[in-house]
Amino acid sequence: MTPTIVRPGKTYTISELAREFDITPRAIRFYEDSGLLAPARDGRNRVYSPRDRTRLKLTLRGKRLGFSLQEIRQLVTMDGSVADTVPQLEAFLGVLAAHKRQLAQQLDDIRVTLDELTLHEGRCRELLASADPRRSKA
Amino acid sequence: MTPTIVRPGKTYTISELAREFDITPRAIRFYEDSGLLAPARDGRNRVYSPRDRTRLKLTLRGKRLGFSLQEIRQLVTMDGSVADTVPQLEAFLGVLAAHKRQLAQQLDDIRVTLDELTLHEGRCRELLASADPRRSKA
DNA sequence: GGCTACATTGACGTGCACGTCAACCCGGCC
DNA sequence: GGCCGGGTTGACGTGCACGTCAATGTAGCC
Repeated sequence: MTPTIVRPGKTYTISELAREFDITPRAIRFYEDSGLLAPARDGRNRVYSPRDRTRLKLTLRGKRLGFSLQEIRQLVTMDGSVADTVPQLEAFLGVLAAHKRQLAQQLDDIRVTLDELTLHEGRCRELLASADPRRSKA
Repeated sequence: MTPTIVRPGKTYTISELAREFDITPRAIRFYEDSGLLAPARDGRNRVYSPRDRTRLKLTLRGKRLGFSLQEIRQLVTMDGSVADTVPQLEAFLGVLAAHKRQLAQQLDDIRVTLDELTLHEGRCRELLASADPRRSKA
């Protein structure tokens, strides 16, 4: 059982990555059109490196957090070293701060929502228990 | 300075709520069409109670977490007491569990992303310092 | 050579969450 | 009466993130 070894020299096809991350090749190509990926080519075929794979992973994580593809591009492609003028760096710092604020807000939202969901769950279980007493300890 | 007192008897117009939550009346009406709100009417005009206001607040929090309006409706309207048959309750429990899993995942994503953003920030500040040495302690 | 499996590039369609605009009504005020 | 600032209901448009489908290419295998 080879647990997803990621040798640095490995390459991936588009459908391999699609399967691994449970998305469609179409989505991956769309991310490329959006400037998030830039895989090498073997003739016309796309060839993805481990670095490309990591970018895709970062992209999907950004998506789970509700970022737009454009925002994700800001964060993934501008690794700070791309911006070299002072105003650019300051602008990027602003973007980072804004995202941090948003994530902090989300963190709070999640805590509160998790608490509420747990409450709902409790009341739901009570109802179930009164409707079907024998599963009261399940 | 009256800090947004929320007397239980108060009512709100659509544009009051729109201003308070920084959204458009159009959005609020759309939420109503989606089954998330059901304000009273004064003639044709919508009249929002504090309960309606709370629902709207919950809706917006759900949105910040990336839930679709449909999912939010599931969570906000089905407060568990609406479902009364055993299969309905069990289904609802399943929905709750799924959402909890998703939120846990997001929680993790946020922690990691926040760390990375902080790293970016640090490198960005370094670059700024080397480009413009006098603001090294700003 | 022909089949299969996978890849490619368009081009158009789709679902969601609204934005925009027109046409209308209604209460208050001068 | 006329106007203004709100509110209302359609109806259509829009941006994003892909889905879907057609036409085509290409490598491997029998």
